Amino acid sequence: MPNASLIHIVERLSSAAAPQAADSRNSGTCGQLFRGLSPESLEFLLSRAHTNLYQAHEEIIRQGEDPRSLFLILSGQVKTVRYNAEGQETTIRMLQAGETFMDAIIFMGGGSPVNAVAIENCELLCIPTATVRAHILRDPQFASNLLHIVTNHYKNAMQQIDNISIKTPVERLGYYLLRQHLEQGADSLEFNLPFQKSMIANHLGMTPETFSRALAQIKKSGIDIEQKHISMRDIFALCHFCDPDLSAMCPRSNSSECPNGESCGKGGCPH
Amino acid sequence: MPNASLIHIVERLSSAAAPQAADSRNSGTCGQLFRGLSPESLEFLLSRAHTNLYQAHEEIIRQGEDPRSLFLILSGQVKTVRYNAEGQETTIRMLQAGETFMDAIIFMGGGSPVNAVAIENCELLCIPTATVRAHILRDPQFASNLLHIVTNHYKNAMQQIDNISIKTPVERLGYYLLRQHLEQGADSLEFNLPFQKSMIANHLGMTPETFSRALAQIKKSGIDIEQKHISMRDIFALCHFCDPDLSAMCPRSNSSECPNGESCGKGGCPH
DNA sequence: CGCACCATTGATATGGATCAATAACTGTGG
DNA sequence: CCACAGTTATTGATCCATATCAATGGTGCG
Repeated sequence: MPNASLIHIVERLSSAAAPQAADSRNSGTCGQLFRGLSPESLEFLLSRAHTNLYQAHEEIIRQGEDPRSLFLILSGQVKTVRYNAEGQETTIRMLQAGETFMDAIIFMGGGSPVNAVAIENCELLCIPTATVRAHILRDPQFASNLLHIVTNHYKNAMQQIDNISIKTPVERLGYYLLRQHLEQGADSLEFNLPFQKSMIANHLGMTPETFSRALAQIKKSGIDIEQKHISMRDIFALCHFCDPDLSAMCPRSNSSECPNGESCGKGGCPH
Repeated sequence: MPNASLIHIVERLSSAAAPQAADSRNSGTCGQLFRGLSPESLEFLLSRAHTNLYQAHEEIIRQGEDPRSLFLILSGQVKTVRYNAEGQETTIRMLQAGETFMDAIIFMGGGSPVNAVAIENCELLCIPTATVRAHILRDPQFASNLLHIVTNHYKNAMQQIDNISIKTPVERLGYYLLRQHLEQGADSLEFNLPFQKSMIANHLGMTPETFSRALAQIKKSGIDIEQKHISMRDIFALCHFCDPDLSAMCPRSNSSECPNGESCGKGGCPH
C-alpha cells in the first residue's frame, strides 16, 4: 500500500525536521531531497522505500561494501567515518534527524569509501540504490536536488580540509561553535553541542585532550561552557572566527553591526 | 555557427585528453561530462559555450565571486585553492587538460568557495552557469554525468581529509606517488610528477621542506627520484601505501601477486 | 552504590613548522 | 654559449604545538 506508507513517512519527515528549528535553521536535507518533486515522483520513490531500525553503535554500512540504499534519518544520530590500516578513524560527517547519507556514495561506483555507524538508536528511511539511480534519469528535478545535496557535502569537505590544514585547534573549535550558533538560531545567545565532545574533536582533527584545552581557551573570551550547553555573553563573541562561508549564513553580516565589516565576507585575495 | 564550433571543440577535446594516456589512464573528466549525450544535447551546450585564454598565474575566478561558467581545460594546468584570513593557502585540486572545474560550485549557491588560478598559460572551454543549470533539467543524462563528477570530487576530498588528519607526511607522499603510478600506467616502472613539488606539498598538507625530507625517506626503499622523474626498482615498491580506494585502480590487486593480499582491499573494520 | 565511560588537567616527548643557508635549475639577455 | 637573476628544491638547526602518557574528577546507568 504505497499511499499509506507515503503519507506516513512524509508526516514523519515534517515532524522530524521541525523541532530543532522554528527559527532560521537549515531544516536538514530532507527538504532538499524531495523539494519540488511531483506527487507521482515522490510516490514512485516512497513506494520502493522502506524503513529500518538500527541500534546504537551498529554499523549501517561498512567501508568497501556496495551501498544498498540512500538513507534518510527519521530519528536518531549517525556518523560516517573512515578507518585507515591501523584502525584509526576520521569522522567525515555527524548527522541528525532530517539529514541524508550515502546520497553521494551511490554514484561513486565501487564500494563505499566510508563506514556509517548509528551513534544512538535510530530509524532510517532506505531508498534502494537501484531506485535512486534509475529515478534521476526519469526526474530531472530529483537529479537536480541530489546535485545540490552532494555539492554541499563537497563544500563542507573543502572547509574541513582547510580547517585541518591551516587553522589552530582553537580556531577550528571557534569555527565549529560559530557554525552551531548560526545553525541553531542566530538570534539566541545559547546553543548546545549536538554530539559527544570526543566525536566533535575527531571531526575537527584533534584529540579529546586538545579539544578540552581549546574549550578552556575559549571560555576566557566571554563564552560559558557547561557540559554541552554553550552561552555567549554577547552575540558577537564568536565573530572573529567567521569567514566568507559562514558570513553568508549570518543575519548580521551585512549590517553595520558586524565587527568584521567588509573584511569578513570578502576576504580571500592575498594580493 | 554552432556546428563548426562544435566540431572544432570536440576535436580538441579528444586530442587534449589522449596524449597523456594511451594506457589505462582515466582520461580526465571531459569524457565524463559529455558521455552518452545526444548530438542535440551536446550541440545545445557547445553552441552556448566559448573558449578563453588565460596567462600563467592569472586568477580565473576569485573566492566569493559568483561562478560565471563551468570550465573544461583544453590545454594547460589549473589549480583551485582556498585562502584564509592570513593569506595562507590550501590547494584543493590540481588539474590538467581534459579535466573540469567549477562543475560542483555552480550548484552550491552563493559565491565560489575557492579561487581558480592558471598554473601555466591555458585555454579553457567555458559553459555559462545559466546554461548548465538549465540544461540539467532538460537532459537527465547530463545531470547524471555531473552527479558522477561531483561525487568523485567529494570522494577525493574525503581521501584528502583523512590523509591530512591521520597519515604521516611520508605516508601521504607515498599514497600520492602510488596514485600517480596507477593513473599514469600501472604497468610502467616510471612516471612523472605532473606538478611543481611545492604545490604538491601544499596539496598534501605539508611544507616544501617536509616534502623534500619525505622524498629522501622514500628514496631509501627502492625508489629513484630525479627531479620530476620517478622510477621504481620493482613494481611493488609502493604497495604498502595502498588502501581500499587505490586498490580498486590496481590491475594486480586481486591477483596473488598483491603483497597486501586481502588486507589491502578489505581493510577498514577495526573489530 | 559502584562501575563504565567521558571529560579535564598535568607532565613529557616528538614531529613537523619555521628560520636560515646553500644548491640546483629555469629562463633571459648579452 | 655563457653569465646572470629569479625561482625552486634541498639540507641543517632550532623551537613550539600538539600528541601521547598518566592521573583525577565528574556523570550517568545498572
